[in-house]
Amino acid sequence: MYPSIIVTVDVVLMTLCLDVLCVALIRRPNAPFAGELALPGGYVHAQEDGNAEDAAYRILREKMGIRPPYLEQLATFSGNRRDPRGWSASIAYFALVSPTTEATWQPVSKLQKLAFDHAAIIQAAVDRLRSKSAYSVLPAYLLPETFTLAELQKIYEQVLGSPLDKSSFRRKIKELDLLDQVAGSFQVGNQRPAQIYRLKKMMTFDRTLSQSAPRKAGRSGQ
Amino acid sequence: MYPSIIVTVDVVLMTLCLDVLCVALIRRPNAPFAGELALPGGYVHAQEDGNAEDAAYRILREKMGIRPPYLEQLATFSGNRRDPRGWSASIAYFALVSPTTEATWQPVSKLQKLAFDHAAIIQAAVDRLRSKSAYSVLPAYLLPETFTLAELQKIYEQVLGSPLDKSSFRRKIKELDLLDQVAGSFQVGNQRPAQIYRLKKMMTFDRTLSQSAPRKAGRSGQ
DNA sequence: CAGGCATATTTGCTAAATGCAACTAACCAG
DNA sequence: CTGGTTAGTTGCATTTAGCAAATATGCCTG
Repeated sequence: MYPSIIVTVDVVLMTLCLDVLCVALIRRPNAPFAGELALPGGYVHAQEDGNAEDAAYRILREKMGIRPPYLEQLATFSGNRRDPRGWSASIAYFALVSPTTEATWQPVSKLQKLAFDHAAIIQAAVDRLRSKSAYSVLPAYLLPETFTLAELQKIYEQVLGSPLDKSSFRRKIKELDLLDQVAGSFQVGNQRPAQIYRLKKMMTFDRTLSQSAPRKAGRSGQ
Repeated sequence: MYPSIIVTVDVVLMTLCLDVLCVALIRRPNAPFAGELALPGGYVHAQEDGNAEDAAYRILREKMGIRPPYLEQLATFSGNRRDPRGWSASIAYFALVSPTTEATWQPVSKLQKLAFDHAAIIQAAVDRLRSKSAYSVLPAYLLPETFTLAELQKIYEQVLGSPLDKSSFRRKIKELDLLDQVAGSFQVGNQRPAQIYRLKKMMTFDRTLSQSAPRKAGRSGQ
């Protein structure tokens, strides 16, 4: 009835490798852009995915073997130029994971040519991460589940790109009150042990960006 | 090749009516949800729209007869539940216009039942407007092209939902440096005239949320 | 076991930003 | 000229952020 539009979901999966912000990329096996690096992504499976977020989780599971502790919708990139097959829309998500995850990581600072407009999508994700870092504990998702305040500060400095004052940082983090102390300490080497923290459990009150029915075989027609 | 997905663009067009934040709604002539109120929206026209933003502007032109001074992508709402016809994705935008625009306006505070998940989309737009108002001059787009600082402050209070201090507000606005004075004054009644301001001209450096070719008849295949 | 070294964590002070209230300015009505 | 009303500014108290030094706590060495 209407000209077909290609709808995909792409995920900017970020972590830290050696203190550098990196993004997971996959070499495309098929056309278009066969052989080039691209974000993990795929078509929406209308039968399988209740909504786009489900699709993002499925794609990360299938292509990366993980379920990230943080995932949010970034934006939708659309147009008649980004995919040679025609008019397309990519619902882009960005996800943060701890550095342990196995994957092909590339530093976000020096990216070669990427398929589609994926370089622009990554740039938008980095911008979003940076701006949200100014008033949230998002960067904590880039660390292992437990961490010290010194480690956390280092990540913030890495993400924000500028050094932070130690006492101000700790004041701010503590007044945000989003971390829990963990009984037990941790020593990096031959010095005073540092208190260990973890993110507080909290509900991610997503104001329903998507509405999905419990996944079932049959749907109400089309 | 892949199950068809319904792709639409919906716009939350907001303004102020008698100092109250309102949204433009249209009564749907056709199924689904015939006769119910809904956001202005429509299908993407792959031949006509270079990208989703183009579609949003086209829809506002066709259905509202306007071109808003401010438009930004909000989020994409998707899933198998929001449209009875099947799996759908709505790329939602939000736009701000001055109060002179003719339309069917409804206060955002008391909305009756709306079609699809449009109530949730409006809620997300209001939240976004509120949060951006804390550090930008977005609310100025809700006013006529020229305005006084007192009028602007009133709008901010309306949008943010709390009263603001006069001197702090003026300090903040002036240091943001996004307004230009307009030579000439304006008196509301029998009191001291107020200085008139307008938004500075500035480029909206959209980091390419969409890539579109110059609109032409033929495209590069499908 | 004392002293040195390295990092963690706190404390004290200064400077900047914000909030509050009073004050002055400009206009109109009478 | 006086009073009323809104515009716009100024002065200070309070809060917040930035910076530097001091203190705390471990390990290591001798």
